[in-house]
Amino acid sequence: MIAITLPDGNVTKFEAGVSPMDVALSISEGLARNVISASFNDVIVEASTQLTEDGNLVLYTWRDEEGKKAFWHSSAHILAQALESLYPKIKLWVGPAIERGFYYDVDLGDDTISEKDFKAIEDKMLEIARGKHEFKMRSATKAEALAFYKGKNEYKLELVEGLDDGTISFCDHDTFTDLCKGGHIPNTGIVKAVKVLSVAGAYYKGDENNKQLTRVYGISFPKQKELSEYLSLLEEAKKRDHRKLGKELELFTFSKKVGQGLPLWLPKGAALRERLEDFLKKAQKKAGYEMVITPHIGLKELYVTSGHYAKYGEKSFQPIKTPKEDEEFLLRPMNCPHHCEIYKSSPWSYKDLPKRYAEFGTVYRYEQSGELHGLTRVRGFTQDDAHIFCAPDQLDQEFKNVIDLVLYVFGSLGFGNFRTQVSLRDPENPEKYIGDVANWDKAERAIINAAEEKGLDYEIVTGEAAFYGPKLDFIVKDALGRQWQMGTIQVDYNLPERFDLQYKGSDNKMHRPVMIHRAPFGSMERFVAILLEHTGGNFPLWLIPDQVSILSLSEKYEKYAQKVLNLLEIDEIRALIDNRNETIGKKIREAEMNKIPYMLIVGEQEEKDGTISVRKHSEGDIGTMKVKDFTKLIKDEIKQTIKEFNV
RNA sequence: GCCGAUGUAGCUCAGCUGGCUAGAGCAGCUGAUUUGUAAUCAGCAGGUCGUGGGUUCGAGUCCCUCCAUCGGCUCCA
Repeated sequence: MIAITLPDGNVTKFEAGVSPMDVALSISEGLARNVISASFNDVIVEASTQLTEDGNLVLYTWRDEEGKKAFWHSSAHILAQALESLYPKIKLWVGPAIERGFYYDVDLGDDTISEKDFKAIEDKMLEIARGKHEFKMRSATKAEALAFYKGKNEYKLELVEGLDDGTISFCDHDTFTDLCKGGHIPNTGIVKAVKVLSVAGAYYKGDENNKQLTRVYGISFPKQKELSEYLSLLEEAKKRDHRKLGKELELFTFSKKVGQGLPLWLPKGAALRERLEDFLKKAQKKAGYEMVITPHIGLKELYVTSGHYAKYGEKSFQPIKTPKEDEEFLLRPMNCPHHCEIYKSSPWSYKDLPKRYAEFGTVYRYEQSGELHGLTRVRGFTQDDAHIFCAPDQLDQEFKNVIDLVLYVFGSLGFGNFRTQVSLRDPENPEKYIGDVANWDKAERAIINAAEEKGLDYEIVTGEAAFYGPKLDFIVKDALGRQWQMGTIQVDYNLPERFDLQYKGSDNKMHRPVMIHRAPFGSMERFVAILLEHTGGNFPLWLIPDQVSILSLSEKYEKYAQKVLNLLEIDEIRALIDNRNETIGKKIREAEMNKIPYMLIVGEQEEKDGTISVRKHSEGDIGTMKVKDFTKLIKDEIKQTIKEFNV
């Protein structure tokens, strides 16, 4: 944000136009009193309509959230005008700014838009933009608005019906008029670069029972250069796509014959996953968890008891029948019911609590086919699950301990940039949730307390809770600034009730434990996917399955390569030998493409001196050294990224 | 599930408006080469063009069904 003050009695009038100063002043006309100084590095796109207390005018630049919103929302108007002129049968619905760009939902009648039409739309938009048409807001009565859309556009008509008189306004620019709440840039000329990104179907009002409209996505910028930068960011994201990297690095695959959404982990992927599991197991052991193992199916009755069957039974995998009448099994959609039964297998005293059962539990959920996406959304996946059964007065502390564990996991894997979200129930729709209100209140308070005490940067979102309890979700930002929901911690008073879980208190009476569901990774599949995209396949050294590749200069040095390997193995460094009859250049190229962190080249010279020639991935030759010194180098690097988990 | 697009060898991709036995590079196999920091050379082999139907004298190419994938929507215990 930039605040400017006009010099007293010295207001110069400018036409709205190119220079940021001009724009600023044209907006501020009649408003600001003082301009003392102003320096602009960025395109100014919007001014607030009110002065601050000290008489300053607040201007939003392209970099500000407000400014971006105004810029992209205005671009959506330009898009709508362009679409209107290209598709005469069009009926507009709405066109908001989104996090990156904007869209407009339209009913095209029997017309369609495909990729080859994008260019024409972009050209039309730029033509409109170049006209430097002013965005002019005007208020209208409900009657006027209704009259404007009557017989022309039933979507807008319905929208107006729902508005109160006195709150209705239109925005005009050039020949185009749209119902609009406002928030615009001064004129269309500020938009210098546009790109239509995609078209997609979107349900009217987001309801899948309604008609599907066409949503046209676009993005725009005040400078051509920024568009180019954005497009190269998209390219970079494509290169980091976990589906592409997973294939290139031979981590996982899918088979039409096995079934969609059912990932097959290849040896390298399995090795990676195993390392992640070992890492978490170690930390969990320190934190007092006990590993358990339970089957992938359970009697239907189990899920009727848990309440999951009523909620998801019809929409999920259907029961497995057996030769016996009335016996039906379900593929388990979660592990909690099994863990509840483990808890129930023995009576507990308050002295035994908390019980913390952990399991890498594979679950199956019938996601709709269109929702499947690489490893991030699948039909069979493994949760790094655990359930903590504790006394109500232990809840706060347990919850905080779980937060510590999640923070440790994120820290060790390079996810420094994250935020958290507290998801509470929607008080408007109590029927969506099970369990009594008093318990919900307690659970919600416990989460907020813990987040507060741990100093988390959290945001409260109502209506996002699971049907059985509120939760705390960890949302990480990856290297490209994209956000991903990963770890989750959920409080549940409900399942203990349904499974009639108990413990004996110090008062010699039976009490009901509270349950915490938690998964720091979320799921192994999703986590590996996000880690792939975050690191671009360059996993942390401690985690990557093959840390070192020993490249022999020719087959003559096989023995020496083997000797080096043995030395590394003593220090638990994971290495492999490439002794193929290929040139060293080719072996290096392949090791580079496989993103192996260190390459050790051994030939005549090294064998004679008892050394190795070290090459670091994407950095190149870092010199010749003794194996002992290399081992130390690796160990130091690992120590920097991963620390022991301390309770 | 819905809207839209795509589907050619293990991988990445050519194949124009339908027309001779479907091409290339990489990977693979065989041989030569025994290599100094991102691709040594030569030869060979490899595809019912996602599936099933249809139009046509003729379909990788046009139409329909189904399957899968991609971009979204809806959903995400």
